Amino acid sequence: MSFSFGRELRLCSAADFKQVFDHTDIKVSNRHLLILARENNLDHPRLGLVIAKKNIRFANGRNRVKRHIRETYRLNQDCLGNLDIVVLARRGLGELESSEINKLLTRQWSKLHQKLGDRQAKEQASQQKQQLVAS
RNA sequence: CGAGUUGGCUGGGCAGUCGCUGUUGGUGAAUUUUAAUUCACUGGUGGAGGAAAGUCCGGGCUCCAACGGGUAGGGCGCCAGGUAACGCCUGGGAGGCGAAAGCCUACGGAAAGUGCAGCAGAGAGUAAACCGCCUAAGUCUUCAUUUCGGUGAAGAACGGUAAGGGUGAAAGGGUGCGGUAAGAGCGCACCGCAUGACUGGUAACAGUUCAUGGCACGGUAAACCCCGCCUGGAGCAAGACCAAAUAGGGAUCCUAUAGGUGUGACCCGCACUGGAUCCGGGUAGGUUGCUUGAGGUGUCUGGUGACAGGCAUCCCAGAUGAAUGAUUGCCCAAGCUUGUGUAUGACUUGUCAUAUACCGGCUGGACAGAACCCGGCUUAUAGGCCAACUCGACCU
Repeated sequence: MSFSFGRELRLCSAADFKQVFDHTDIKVSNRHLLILARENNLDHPRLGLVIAKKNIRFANGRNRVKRHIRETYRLNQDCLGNLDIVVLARRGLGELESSEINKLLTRQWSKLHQKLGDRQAKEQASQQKQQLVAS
């Protein structure tokens, strides 16, 4: 169990972001935010944030939202396998109370975890099928 | 104690747990050349603001060959001082507001020129007769009178008049007396105004001062304009460097002292250079700039003050897909509230209203986030604290 949040757990270049946008495997969406994710070749998840000035006007609010996303990500990272994740803020997220944001995010992370589990199960099933066919 | 004015300070605190980031020490590992670099673990120690914001001014710094001259454009505008500089600040003057403390002012020139002014009103810029007042002098008519020259009265036109009414934001000094046909700075006195002297003040400017002038010169310059002063442009995505990749091209056309580029206001000057079009290739990433500075704190000296100088002492964020956080508990400020007590007022004489104290419960932090750095301005801001001053009430 790890709660650290170092540089290797973030998306740090435009190329990484582009990978996620172009080949999205999993999508989790909500009225206030949108999460895109894609499996990577590492043994840990990576997080990137897209908080547009258009959607949250003041720098103060943007910082607040980013901190909450990072914090909840940090606490839930063990559930997230080896995904590259990009979180996009939508309009209205800045108006929510801090506790509401936290609740919302925890829910979204668990949803993402579920979808990842489904996907992996599916893959395993198909692999088994292939093996069966091959044998 | 209440009402107010001005200036300044503060912008929740403590502890635990889990994190982010700068720096520094230790241990281990890897690479190579002593040592350095990178990574991991671990200990210490820093880590948003008064506005970090708006990007409205002024600087530093960097580049544009150097920033040279001129024009245009832009900015500023009472005086003196402060400052690296400013459109900022301080002190003073003038005008306006307030009972006062105090506050506000885009505050040069309208006697160089041009322009502009709705409605109302007769007239709005070398003033103007709508109502009103007057009809003296000169003219005409009628009547009376006559010594036949005139004289008197009434009326009329021509005309005079800015005192009164009316219009308007504004009608070309005000009040009084004289004067007059009625009036009028027409004359005089006082007040105001203008010009010149004198006095005070560095100056803006001021004056129970003197002289002169009957008074001219309406407003508007955040309208053009004139006068004085200031001003080259772009910005840290400035700029410099490292490693790596690609290229050191191809085709067509034009040309010989002009053209182009620098040059992003224009001209001159200067510097560099064959040029134009199309095709192809190509700018991913990292380091630096990057925080020691017109610096902070304390104290002394000079100055009314802004501020300046001396001495001592301190080092106080440097992120870059962008750190400075999350959560739990307690405390403090504040708000709401059940209950209890006290005081005052009202009356339906035990209820209601207001103020205040205590115990408990609940809620619970304003505006807002560095991005090269400073000095200002402007705007946002829950509250809390301090000082000085003004006015009012009460007590001594």
